[in-house]
Amino acid sequence: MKQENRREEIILTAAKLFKEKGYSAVTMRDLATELGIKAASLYNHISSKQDILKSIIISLAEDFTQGMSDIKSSNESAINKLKKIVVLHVQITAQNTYGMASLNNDWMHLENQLDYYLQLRKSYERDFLEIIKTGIKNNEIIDSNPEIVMFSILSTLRSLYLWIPKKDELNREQLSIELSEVLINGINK
Amino acid sequence: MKQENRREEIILTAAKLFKEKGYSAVTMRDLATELGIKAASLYNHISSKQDILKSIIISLAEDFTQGMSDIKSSNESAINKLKKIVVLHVQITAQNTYGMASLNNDWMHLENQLDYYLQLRKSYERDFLEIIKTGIKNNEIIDSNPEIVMFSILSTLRSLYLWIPKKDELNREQLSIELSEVLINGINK
DNA sequence: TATTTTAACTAACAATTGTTAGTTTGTATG
DNA sequence: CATACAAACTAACAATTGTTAGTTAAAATA
Repeated sequence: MKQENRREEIILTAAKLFKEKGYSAVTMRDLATELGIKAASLYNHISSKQDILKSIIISLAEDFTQGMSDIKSSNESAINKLKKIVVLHVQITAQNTYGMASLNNDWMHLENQLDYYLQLRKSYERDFLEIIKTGIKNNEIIDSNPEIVMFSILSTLRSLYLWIPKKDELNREQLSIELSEVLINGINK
Repeated sequence: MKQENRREEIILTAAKLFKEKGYSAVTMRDLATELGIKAASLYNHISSKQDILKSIIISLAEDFTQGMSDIKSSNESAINKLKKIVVLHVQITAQNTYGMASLNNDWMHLENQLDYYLQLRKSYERDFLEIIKTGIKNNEIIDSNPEIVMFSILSTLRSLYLWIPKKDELNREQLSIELSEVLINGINK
């Protein structure tokens, strides 16, 4: 049977290089060299450079969609839903920091899957915003501009891929808790 | 005399394209087409593609350095210094959202100026962290992990370039105020 | 008016790009 | 042992890349 491990290894290595230099700046020869083989050999395992990018991004985007779906249907307060969103991001990002870099920075180089990706993202943000608006209506969340609140939280969560690798002394649970604290309760004494 | 406007126009257009696709994915022919000329004609005004990137990023980085220097030497509370940092980011970003995209995403493609850029960024973050630590010592800021606080605020501010163009109904002052509110006081009621 | 300068052009370059074709080698499987 | 297959290889391709050289037309300057 075909060794699916090798494909995974290629995609993981690609994600690592994409994080460092971005999708467009990484050549198939760069990738092959990093793996100790020749560029042409990559094509025994993947069908194109595009295919690698798609494999990295789409599965991550679907993980977020699934996570948001679970959170939406959980009968929790708005604040607790936000805390669950923080956990979701920390968890997925800690598991694949390289891939998250591509998701954040290289999504525009998706070709066939671009529309699908944008649809997932839009839907995710709509759900996120709905949670915040509900929280404001319920008097759980301070009366504020919901878009600014979402933008602020989401920007932080989307940057986690840059930060988690530098701070592995912090475990995921602890990070989620401290992050929720700062994002939700603020820093003013 | 040489028309410096044309150079500015080229750099501005380049920044716009870099924001959309990233530095590496934009060709000199793309840039020329956008300006309605041929690629070779660009070289009457700029010396290389690198030179364009450098011009975009370094001046912005120096603006931040200057801004931070002013804030550092202002005799304000830590919280007020943070508010001034928010204003600084909103102001610079609103003035040049395209350039801020390059600053955030394409800095690694600086070659000769990479070390200089990294030095400016490191110094900026050191000053930022110092303000937070002082605020915690002064009992102005909740006792928390200073790096998480900085990471959270800075991630949001660094993403402003994505968000400001979509929300021009919000003026800069108003945005700074609402953002400070959310970032500093939190959202929990 | 004569001259210089600006800013465009055409043509071309050497290098690099993603990818394909065809081949070889080692390792399981029958 | 014979066969099949996975996974590497070499060689090459057509297209695209940033950039240079040399030219031209219009505008500014003397």
